[in-house]
Amino acid sequence: MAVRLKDVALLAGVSVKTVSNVINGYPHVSATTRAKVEAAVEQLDYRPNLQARSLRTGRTGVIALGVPRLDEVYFAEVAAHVIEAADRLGLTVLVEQTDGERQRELEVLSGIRPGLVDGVILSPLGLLREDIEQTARRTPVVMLGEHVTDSTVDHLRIDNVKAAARLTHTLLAAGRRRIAVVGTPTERHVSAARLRLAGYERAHEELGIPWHEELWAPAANYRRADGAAAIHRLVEAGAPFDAVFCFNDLLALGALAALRQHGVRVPEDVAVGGFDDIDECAYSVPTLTTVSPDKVQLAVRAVHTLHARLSGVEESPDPDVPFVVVERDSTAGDR
Amino acid sequence: MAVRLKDVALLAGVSVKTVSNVINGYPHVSATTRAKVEAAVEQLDYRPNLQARSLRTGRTGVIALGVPRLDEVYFAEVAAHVIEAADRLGLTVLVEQTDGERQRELEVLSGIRPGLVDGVILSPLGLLREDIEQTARRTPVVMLGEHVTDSTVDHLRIDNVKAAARLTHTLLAAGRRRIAVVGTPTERHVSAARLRLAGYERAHEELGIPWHEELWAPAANYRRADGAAAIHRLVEAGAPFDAVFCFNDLLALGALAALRQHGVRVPEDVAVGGFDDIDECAYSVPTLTTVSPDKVQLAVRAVHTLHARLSGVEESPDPDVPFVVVERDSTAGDR
DNA sequence: TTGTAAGCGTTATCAA
DNA sequence: TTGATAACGCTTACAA
Repeated sequence: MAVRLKDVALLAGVSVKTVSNVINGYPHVSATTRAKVEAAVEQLDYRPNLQARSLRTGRTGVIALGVPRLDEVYFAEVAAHVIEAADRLGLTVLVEQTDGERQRELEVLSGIRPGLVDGVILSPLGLLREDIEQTARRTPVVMLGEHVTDSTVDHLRIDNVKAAARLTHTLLAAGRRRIAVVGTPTERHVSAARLRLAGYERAHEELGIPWHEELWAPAANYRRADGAAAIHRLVEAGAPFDAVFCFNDLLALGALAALRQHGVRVPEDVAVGGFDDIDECAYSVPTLTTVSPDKVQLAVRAVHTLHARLSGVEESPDPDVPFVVVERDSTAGDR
Repeated sequence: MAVRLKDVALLAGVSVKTVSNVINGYPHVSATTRAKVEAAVEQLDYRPNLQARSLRTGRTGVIALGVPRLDEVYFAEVAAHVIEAADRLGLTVLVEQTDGERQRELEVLSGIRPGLVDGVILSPLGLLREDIEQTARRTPVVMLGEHVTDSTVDHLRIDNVKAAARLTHTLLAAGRRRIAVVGTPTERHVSAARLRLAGYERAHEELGIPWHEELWAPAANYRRADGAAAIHRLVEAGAPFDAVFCFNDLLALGALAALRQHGVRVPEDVAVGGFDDIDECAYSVPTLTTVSPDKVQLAVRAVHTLHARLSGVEESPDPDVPFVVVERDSTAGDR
């Protein structure tokens, strides 16, 4: 029922090979033959069967993107850019949600649909160091976000220590001296959380300012509700604080809501900073100061790096993606 | 290099067909043979080549999801649920972004990668009625969101007229009498916008309350910035209003920000309502009253409907997906 | 420049 | 219950 290469060849009065040549832009085809074939393709509305093609070539033109969840805005924004960049290179993107679980991340790495995917872009959360070394051999992989540095796998990320230190300095420069930390556990092997905490500590050390263990407010996850819960616990615990450093924007936005409920003014009483610069930061009350990674560059470079690998390029990319700290109302004014 | 069916057969000392039978759960296989084959599969870590399989069967287990953009939160939330539901049925989801453009929506319908996708779930914005009739023949399609009702294509949506009327009634019941409308153009053939406007008008008619042309504030698109811009224009035009009915939550959140800039209090001076119930509505200042469609049901039913079609079921689903109006602070208190 | 024919890894037909 | 063998639609040596 579907039109096949053979049908086109029959109509054009040439062999399948010739049709194939025309379709694949093989240069040594006479103009007249080409015209005949193209007419036949047009007339029959022929579309190559990609299954057959990739069975033959071993390439599919499909890449997988693995993120924790798409409804965490940051990942949706990154995914949007990845899909767009892939599209420009003629690649199609298959999206997998891992929930940040190690097992599911491993599945993405080893290819949910083996052979269906030429390569993988993964934003890992639960993966262990040894996992990465072991699995990433089969299909080319580009990791997004933080990562053990001695690995040979391509990865892209902002310098989290530096970014966290920069954000912390912003708070310290405004006279804040008791900066609470709302973040996810820092024990994981592959962990932006750990590095953000390190940056927080480094900034304090650089100015010789002490930080306080009791201002660590762990969050179970990276969502608004977790940020709000962390603040509630902190307020109830009674330790005073004049700023909150959050490991991402959703936590920070949840923190803003919780602080408001407790009658705490932001930024007058407490300043708040986050990470990711999701769209909402410019519209929250107050607007949110945050570390803004260049998401477009992150996505575009990830796709291009993968594409290069697929084309046999052996060169590893510079992992650094630029960022800036965008200062908004949540950190305005000195203490 | 890759392990093939043949290799397994060789090791197990049986034919390829037998291995294939075991893998596909064909019942008439002796226990001993099955065991032998399974051992060989295990030993070689055999994974079927899906390219070859789908070349043979004509099915890929991949479905496409077409949405305007993933960084519009509502679509990211729906996509998250679609991917999850598909996953449970063993389907993988390929995400396409259309930007709401007719041409790109057509491409999704006709299959970006023909043959790679068994079916399509599409949330159309720019599509015309005739497009739908013509293109949806090739691969099974489920449409998400509003849609011409006389079409034969499966579709799922909330009753937009009813939902809009319900939201408008909420505003009218609170004593609001000059309700501005922030929305996208209503001329499109496939248009939730038109129906939402119709619901707005119907609610007024039901109570014999007039509405005012000058309170129509068109937005170019469905984003925060568009909602803010619409409010700015409205305020500058000088026509008084005591409520804003927005075609989606992002517009409403943008409106909240703009109203705040103009020193207008919400809900005391102006009440605000939206559509979609994205996560942020529960955290904005004030929290946002909105039409909350059952997104999980929408996604799950879309996937199941498509799955049924792929299995040859001819039955069309009930297009209605339930919704509720969630009343929050942005409409609290009487005028 | 074009054609012939083999083969990618799987499933399906049929016979044993 | 199992096994040869022929497709599925395409690309690619190699030959013409």
